[in-house]
Amino acid sequence: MVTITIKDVAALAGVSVATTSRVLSGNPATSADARSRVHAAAAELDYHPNAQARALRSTRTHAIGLLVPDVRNPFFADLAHTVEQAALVHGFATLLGNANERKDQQDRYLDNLIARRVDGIIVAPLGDGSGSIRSVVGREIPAVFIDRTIEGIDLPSVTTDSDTGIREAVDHLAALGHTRIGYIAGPQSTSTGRERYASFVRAAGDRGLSLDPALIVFGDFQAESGSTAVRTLLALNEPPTALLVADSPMAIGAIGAIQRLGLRIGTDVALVSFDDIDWLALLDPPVSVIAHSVADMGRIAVDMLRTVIDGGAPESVRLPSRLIVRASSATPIDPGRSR
Amino acid sequence: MVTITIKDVAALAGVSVATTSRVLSGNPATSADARSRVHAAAAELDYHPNAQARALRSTRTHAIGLLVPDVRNPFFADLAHTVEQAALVHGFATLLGNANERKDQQDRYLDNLIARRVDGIIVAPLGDGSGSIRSVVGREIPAVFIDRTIEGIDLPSVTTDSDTGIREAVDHLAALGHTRIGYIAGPQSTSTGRERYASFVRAAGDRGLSLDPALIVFGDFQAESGSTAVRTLLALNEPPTALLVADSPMAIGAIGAIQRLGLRIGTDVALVSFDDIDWLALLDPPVSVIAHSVADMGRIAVDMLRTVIDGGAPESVRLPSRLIVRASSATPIDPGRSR
DNA sequence: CTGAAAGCGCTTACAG
DNA sequence: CTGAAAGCGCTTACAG
Repeated sequence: MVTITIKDVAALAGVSVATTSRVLSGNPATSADARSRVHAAAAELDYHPNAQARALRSTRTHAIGLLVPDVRNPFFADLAHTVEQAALVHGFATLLGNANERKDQQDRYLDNLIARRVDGIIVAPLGDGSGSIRSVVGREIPAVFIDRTIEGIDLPSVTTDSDTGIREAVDHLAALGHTRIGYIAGPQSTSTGRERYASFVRAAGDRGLSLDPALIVFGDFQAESGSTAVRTLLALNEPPTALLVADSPMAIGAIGAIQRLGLRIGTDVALVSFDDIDWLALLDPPVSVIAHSVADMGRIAVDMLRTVIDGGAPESVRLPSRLIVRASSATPIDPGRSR
Repeated sequence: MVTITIKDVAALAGVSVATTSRVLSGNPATSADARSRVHAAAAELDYHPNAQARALRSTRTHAIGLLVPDVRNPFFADLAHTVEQAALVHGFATLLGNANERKDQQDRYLDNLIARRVDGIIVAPLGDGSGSIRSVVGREIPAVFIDRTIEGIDLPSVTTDSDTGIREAVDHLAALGHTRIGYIAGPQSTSTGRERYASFVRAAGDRGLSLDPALIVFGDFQAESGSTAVRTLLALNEPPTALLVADSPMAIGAIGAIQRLGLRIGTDVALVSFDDIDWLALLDPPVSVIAHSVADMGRIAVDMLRTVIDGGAPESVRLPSRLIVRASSATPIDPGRSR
C-alpha cells in the first residue's frame, strides 16, 4: 500500500507539518499563501489524512456505530438506511453492524465499536443486560436504544408503542367473529418480543377471546420460525381461524407455509403482520399490517444520539403504531363453518 | 467518557506497559505470572484496547469495508449478511456502507474507509472510474469488486454472468408466443445495468423478437422507477405482452403498478424478474426469476479479498445465473388475443 | 501567521 | 522473560 502522510504534504508545500495540519483542518490562523500551497500539494499527492491518528489526538472520530439484529429483515434494512442518511447530514459516517439475532455477535460488534472509539452508538439490542452493553454504559459512551430496549440498562430510547396497534388488530379480528387467534410471537429475549406478546394476551383477554396456550407459538423473528409455527398451529385439533404475526420475516415464512398447505390467507385463515413492508401490500390478497414509522424512528435516534454526544440527556420517545386493514383480514368469519 | 489505557492496566498489574502489551496480544514471550496478573487487571478495569492506536503502529485494522449501492435492496441485504458472516470467520469486522445508488455518497464512504485504513474493501460500485475509487487503486489498497465492476479499473471481481439467465428467460417467453417483450433496464451507469441490457437486446434479436425501442425503459434499480416504467410500457399503442425486469426492487414497483392498473401478472402480462428473492415466490401467482447465488458471491469475495491482502492476485470469478419458471410466466400467449 | 515540541495509546526492535 | 525508548500520523498549546 502506498502511504502518504502529512509530512509528505508539508514537504511538497514547503511549510511545516503544523501549518499543514492547520490548513487541512480549516483553522483560520493560516495565510492565504500557505493555504493554496498546502491544498495544491494535498491534491497532487491525493492525500487522505489517517483518521486513526487524527482521532487519537482529537478524541472525535465523526463516526457512529449502528448495530441492528438482522440486516435481512426489511424493517432493519430500512432503519439502517434512514439512520445512515440522517447521520450523514450531520457529518457522521455510520458503521453498520449486523448481530444476526445472536448475542455473541452483538457483543463482538459492540467491542469492535468501542475499540474503534466511535463517537456514539445506536443499537437495537437483544439479550439481557450482560456482556458488552455493560461496557458501553460503564464507559459512558454516548448510546441510544432504537426499536428495542434492555431492562435495567438506562439509556435513552426511541421505540414503538406496539400496544395500540396490537389492540386494534385484535379488536378488528374479534369484530370479524374470530374467537381463536393464533399468535406467532417474537423471542422473549427481546423487548419487542415481550411487549407484543403481553399486549396480545391482554387484548385477547379483554375481548374474551380464547387464551388457549396452544394458540401461542414462539419464534425467533426470522422466517423459518414462522413456517414452523404455522405448521404447529394449523395442525391443532381446534386450529386458529386468524393469525397475528409479530414481525415481517416470520410473516413471510408463515404465508409460504400456508400456501404450501394448499390454504389461502384471507379466506381460509386471516392474517395480520407487524411491520408495514412494501411487499406485504403486494401479496394477493394484500396483507393487513400494524404499521409504525421507520423514517421517524431513524431520524429521532440520530437526533437523540447527537444530544447525548453534546452532553445532553434526551427524553425517550415512544412512537405510535396503528392497524392498516387489507384483504388478508377483511372477511367476517363464515358462521356456517364448523370451527 | 471513561478512558482506560494500557498504562492503567500495567500499573494495576505491576508490570511494564511493554509486558502488558505482549500479554494482551498473545506474545508467547511472557511469564505465566505476568499473564495472570495482566489478564486479571484488564478484566477488573474492563479494558478495551484502543483500536486506533493499535492500528497506527501495526498497520492492520482487522476490519474490511463493504460498500453496497442500496441496503434496502434485498439482494444487497443478503449480500451484506453473507459477506459479514464470512469475514467474521476470518477475524475481520465488516464496516458496511450504503451508497444509496449515488456516486457522491459512494465517494464519501470510500474516502471514509480509506481514512479508517481498513485492511481491504469490497465494493459493488456505481459510476465511472472517477472519484475516490481511483484513490483506492492508486494507493494499492486491497480491494475487490462484487456483483458490479467498473470498466478501466483493474480489480479482481466476482460477478454474475447475467447472459445465460437472460437468454433463458427470453427463450422461455418466446416459446410461449411472446413477440413483444418489454424490458425494464437498470441504470447504464452500472455494469450490471449495461450487461443485462445488452444481453436482452442480443437474445431478443437472436429470437427475432421486436426490438422496438419503445419497449425498453431505463430505471434506476429502485422501486419507484419500476412503477413508472410499467405505466409507460402498458400505455403504448402496442404494449408488450411480457415484461423482463432487471432487479427485484424495480419488480416490486412494477408489480404494484400492474395491480393498480387492475391487471394481473401471469394472465394479463407475463413477468420475469432478476434476483431470486423470497417474497417473489410468495406472490400470487409466484414470479419467475433469474437466480444467482448470493451466498457463493459473498464467500468468494471475502476469500478473494483475503488473497489480495496477503499479497496474491486472485482470478476474477463469474458465477452462473439461471431461470426459475413460475406461474407469472407459465401460460402460452392466447392466440385469440388481438395484440 | 508560523514552527518546534509534546503527546494521544499503542507496538516492537533493542538490550539485558 | 522484561523494561526503556522510539515511533506510528496526527493535533495543539506554547512561543515567537
